[in-house]
Amino acid sequence: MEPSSPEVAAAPTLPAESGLHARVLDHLGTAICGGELAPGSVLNIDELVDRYAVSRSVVREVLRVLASIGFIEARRRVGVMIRPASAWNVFDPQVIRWRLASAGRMAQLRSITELRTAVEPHAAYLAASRIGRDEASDLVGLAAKMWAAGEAGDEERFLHLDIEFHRLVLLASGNEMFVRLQELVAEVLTGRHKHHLMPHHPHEQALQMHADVAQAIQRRDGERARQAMVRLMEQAFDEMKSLWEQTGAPDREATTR
Amino acid sequence: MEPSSPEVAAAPTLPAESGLHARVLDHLGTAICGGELAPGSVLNIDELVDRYAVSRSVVREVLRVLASIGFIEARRRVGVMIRPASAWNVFDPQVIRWRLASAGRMAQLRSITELRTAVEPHAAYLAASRIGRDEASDLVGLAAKMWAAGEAGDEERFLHLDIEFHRLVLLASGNEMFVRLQELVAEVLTGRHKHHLMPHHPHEQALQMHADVAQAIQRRDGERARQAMVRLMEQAFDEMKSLWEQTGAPDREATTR
DNA sequence: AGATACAAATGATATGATCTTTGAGTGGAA
DNA sequence: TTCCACTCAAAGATCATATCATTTGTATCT
Repeated sequence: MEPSSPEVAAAPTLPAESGLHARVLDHLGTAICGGELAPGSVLNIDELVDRYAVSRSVVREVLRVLASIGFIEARRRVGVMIRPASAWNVFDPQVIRWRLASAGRMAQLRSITELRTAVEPHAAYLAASRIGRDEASDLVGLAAKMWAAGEAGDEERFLHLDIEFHRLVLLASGNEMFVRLQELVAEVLTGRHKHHLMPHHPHEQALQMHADVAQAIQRRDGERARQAMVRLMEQAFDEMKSLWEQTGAPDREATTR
Repeated sequence: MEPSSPEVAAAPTLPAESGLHARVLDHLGTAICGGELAPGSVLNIDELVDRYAVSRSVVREVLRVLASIGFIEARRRVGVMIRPASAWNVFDPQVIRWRLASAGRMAQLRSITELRTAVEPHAAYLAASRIGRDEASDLVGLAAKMWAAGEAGDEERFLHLDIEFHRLVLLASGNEMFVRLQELVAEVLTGRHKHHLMPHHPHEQALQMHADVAQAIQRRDGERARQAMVRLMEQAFDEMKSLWEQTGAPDREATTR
């Protein structure tokens, strides 16, 4: 069973969001994430009904969803108030997508990368004691394929294998919350790729580290798996550091307290 | 400015959920988390309108929210299908609350504790380089107050100080996503307290470790801060381990793939 | 048997009315 | 003047009903 061929065709973005609800939601979410709707400013329902030329049903449903992710707060006699970024559910995949598409893209990439740095080593550690035999074999196989793709200079394939590798580690951690971070990792890796932050021939070290992680997990050596993953993260972090340094380091993000 | 007196009165749970929307949402969310509505089963809007004796608007808005957190999927000509736990946004605070109130409470506590184990050490590391002078002082002060409360055997106060301590570390990490985990940590600590998992006189070690973390952060020694926090997490993890071992270890949770 | 067309079920959207809450103004009393 | 109680209207919350659009099961036709 090839664990790398069919699954890698994941959904990158859902471009043609059909349905009025999705369209309005996406538009408003983007506007809020992009800062076009500043925190504190107020809207009202009828205004939105006019602006988007949809019914109140649609607008209200959208507002409920936005409220549930902390973007807005509706108050009678006042209207719909935009809430500050500190109130957002920054773990909501939709929010992540919007932020990655907005001006705060770099800040978002940075946050997620730091999160990865924290989580993935522990995930590797846990995976070492929880992974199944077949999964472990797949993992080692993936590392091998990554090596091959790296040698061949096939960036596209390398990216997909990389995503799949980290997905499998998080999955094998047996922690539902870690698993859910897989999509964030995929976004970061893809973003890194799009910004040409990966050397055309991946560092030999990185290839070796992936292999180390896989092997340590298969041998059920959690401590070694963690350390290998730490090294991997350190390298990934360094590679990305140049990104947000060149884009004007947003060292203090939404500390709007 | 006392960082521990006014803030500690956070919202534990919002019991009297006013408004039809909140009531129906809470009821359905609880039912899904509790497994009373099994994955795969289908509802339809009119049925819910009858069951809850509310209007379609209310039901539809609730369903949109549930869909946005991955609980359901609405399909024409079919109805509203309950999705498996693997699709849930397990980072949504509302989901956490529902799960902590359901039969999956232990599994949820376990997941969050593992997440803490991964994140907090790195948060401490980052905090060491990003914390402000005043915050650092507050942190050291908190550790001192924890020591006092531990000595005095004032469990209640100790809990609040503990929550505040970890909140401050996460806040000082400068990572918006880490900050958002603060509420989860608070839930875990409170849960641990409610289940009498904390020794009446907190371990001397734990007190010392909190002090170590605070001091290392203040001295901007990230590596030492991380290591101290790792030890803290290890101890916390051990204390909780007995909990989910006695409750029938749910080692494999929703691996409904 | 297989393709095609029809029809029913169900969510999606639209519309208008009514209820409820709450901010702001208004007036009187201390 | 200052402050409290009262009133009113604005805006969301809820309700009720109707129509549209899509999906899918079924019957019909070849």
